[in-house]
Amino acid sequence: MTQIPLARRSPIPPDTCNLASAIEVVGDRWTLLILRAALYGVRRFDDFQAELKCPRTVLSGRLKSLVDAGLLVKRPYKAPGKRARPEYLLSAMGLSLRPILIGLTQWGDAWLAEGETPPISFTKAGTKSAIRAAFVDAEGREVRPDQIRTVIRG
Amino acid sequence: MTQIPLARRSPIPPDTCNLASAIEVVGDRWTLLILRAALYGVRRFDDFQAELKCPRTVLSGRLKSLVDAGLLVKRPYKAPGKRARPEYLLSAMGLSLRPILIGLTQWGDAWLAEGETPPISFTKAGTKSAIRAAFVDAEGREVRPDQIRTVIRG
DNA sequence: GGCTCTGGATTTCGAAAGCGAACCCATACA
DNA sequence: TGTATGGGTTCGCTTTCGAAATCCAGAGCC
Repeated sequence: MTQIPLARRSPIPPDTCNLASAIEVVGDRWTLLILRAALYGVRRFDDFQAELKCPRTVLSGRLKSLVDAGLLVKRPYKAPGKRARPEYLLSAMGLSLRPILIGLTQWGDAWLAEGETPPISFTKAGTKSAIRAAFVDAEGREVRPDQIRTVIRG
Repeated sequence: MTQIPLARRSPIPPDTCNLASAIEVVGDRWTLLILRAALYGVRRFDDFQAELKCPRTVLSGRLKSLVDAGLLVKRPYKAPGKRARPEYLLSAMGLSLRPILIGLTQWGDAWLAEGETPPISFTKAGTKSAIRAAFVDAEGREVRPDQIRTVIRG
């Protein structure tokens, strides 16, 4: 196992690190589950609630936070014969989390599913070949994990 | 904004989805911050505590959970002239979360930093060109986000 | 108009988790 | 013998969570 060299502290204190800021926004069980559902097309309060089985208070609060943070956009929709109600759509900011959640899905497939066939997989449009989360250089060619270098104060 | 088609439910219920399982393991603020520090080389209880400024009870509990889940390995280390103490090293399972946390870092750089230069960036060894989290096909070529297709049931 | 239904929340309150500070324990070293 | 140090646990208090009940506004029905 290639280990990371010992450090007493991280190179950037958490409070000035964008990873830590990102964790403040999305580093919460319910928030992540809401985003998961949203990425599959769920938009409405009661649908989220049926999907997540979380307390409505919690759902209400998390949706508000996600709207405030800019990941969701609240707008009215109107089904015919019904009054207008709000729905929660992913913004570009929210949609851009998709690769990360797909990456986490594949991490779960690899480490938590004990050899079972993953219930969801991902392919490139028009082909059947599976895709996976990885790193690429500026030209879109894969960079292996051991080739990654961290640069501080870029 | 290309939107996801409306759905009343996600295609896989959360309790059989490996993404949801992964969220149970790592979908927590302190857990993610611990993993962030660990990926930068932090290994020891008091170093984590100084880094995170979280209650020692919480840190103790999270480290235990991460060891139980298999992301960290607890083993003794011995500094010369000191008695043996435990340290917490990332396992292969924990190390393989690195792309996801780097992806989240870059998401934070893009959406939370308001045009500032990211404090940390990542390059390919031996070059100066920046790398980024993305999807690749079986041959290691990048697949653009709009080319990703979801396939249900393996 | 009055009644009911329904989706989208807020209120209430006991239980759980979070928090900070103090304390404990083993061992190296003076 | 005493002190310093790393790695925790114990002890109260406060915040958040969770489940159920309640509220609210408009559409449809009569």
